[in-house]
Amino acid sequence: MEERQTFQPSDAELEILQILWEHQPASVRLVHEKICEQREVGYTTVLTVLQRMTKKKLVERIKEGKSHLYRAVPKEEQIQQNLVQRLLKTAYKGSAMKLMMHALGQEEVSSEELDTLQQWLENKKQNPDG
Amino acid sequence: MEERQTFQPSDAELEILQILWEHQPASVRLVHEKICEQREVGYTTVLTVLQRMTKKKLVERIKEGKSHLYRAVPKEEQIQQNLVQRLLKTAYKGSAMKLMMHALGQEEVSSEELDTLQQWLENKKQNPDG
DNA sequence: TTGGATCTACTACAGTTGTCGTATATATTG
DNA sequence: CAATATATACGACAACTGTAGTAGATCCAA
Repeated sequence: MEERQTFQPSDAELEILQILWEHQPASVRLVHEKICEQREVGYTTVLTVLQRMTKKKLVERIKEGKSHLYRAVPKEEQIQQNLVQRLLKTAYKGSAMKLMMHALGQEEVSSEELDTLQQWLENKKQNPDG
Repeated sequence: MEERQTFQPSDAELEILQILWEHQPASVRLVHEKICEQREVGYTTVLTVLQRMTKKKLVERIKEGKSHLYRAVPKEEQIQQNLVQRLLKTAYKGSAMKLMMHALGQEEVSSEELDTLQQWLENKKQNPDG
């Protein structure tokens, strides 16, 4: 429906990207194995998704002997930010506060993490560009 | 692909839910008008989406004379939490901290809001439940 | 009463997604 | 070399999505 350079991977695509970010150039086989640690899925299914992702330039493919290795094109942070931004606009009417409270609220957050966040906030207040 | 009682509205559906949450029982016409304040879309398009949502029980329909009024079934908070949780798991490997920093980082957040958050954090540290 | 304005019900259609199966090419190994 | 294992390329499919057209029912105003 819309063309966006703003990467918006589907669920299956994001699942694969996650694996790639962690095991950079990876074969279909490896990606498949990693996914299968979580859920059952066919080898060709993974292959197909990777082929589509290649077409969309979500991944790049490197020839390696008889097979190929894949590498994620977008950076993890980039995708994360896209997704958060999107969620913020579409579901939270821009209220980052509320989003954060939900994120914090439903997860167990250690007091260490809370400290980290507080420090970060402190820093942000003094140095707003960040 | 999957059946989920965990409401996962599509973009168009979420757009409509947002309007309903703000103008509870609303006619197709009203929803259509509201959407058109943002972007062009046909009346029947909105109608169709609403009909599908009715089938999925995302909205309920009340007869009102010759036409109908619609009401969102899930609560706004419920959907928001579903979406955040999903994002957290699929894109952030569960790291609420990182998600929050992204949410805060890319939006302009007033120092007032930062204060609010700090207070909230303070409170959370002393009273971790809730 | 007749013609537009409103509504709803249906149908359609193309693009995306998640899933695979099949065919084919290439390797490896008895 | 034949059988088996590996990979890739394609084609298929059904469900979901976004979008909209058309037909038929109703109601109001001239």
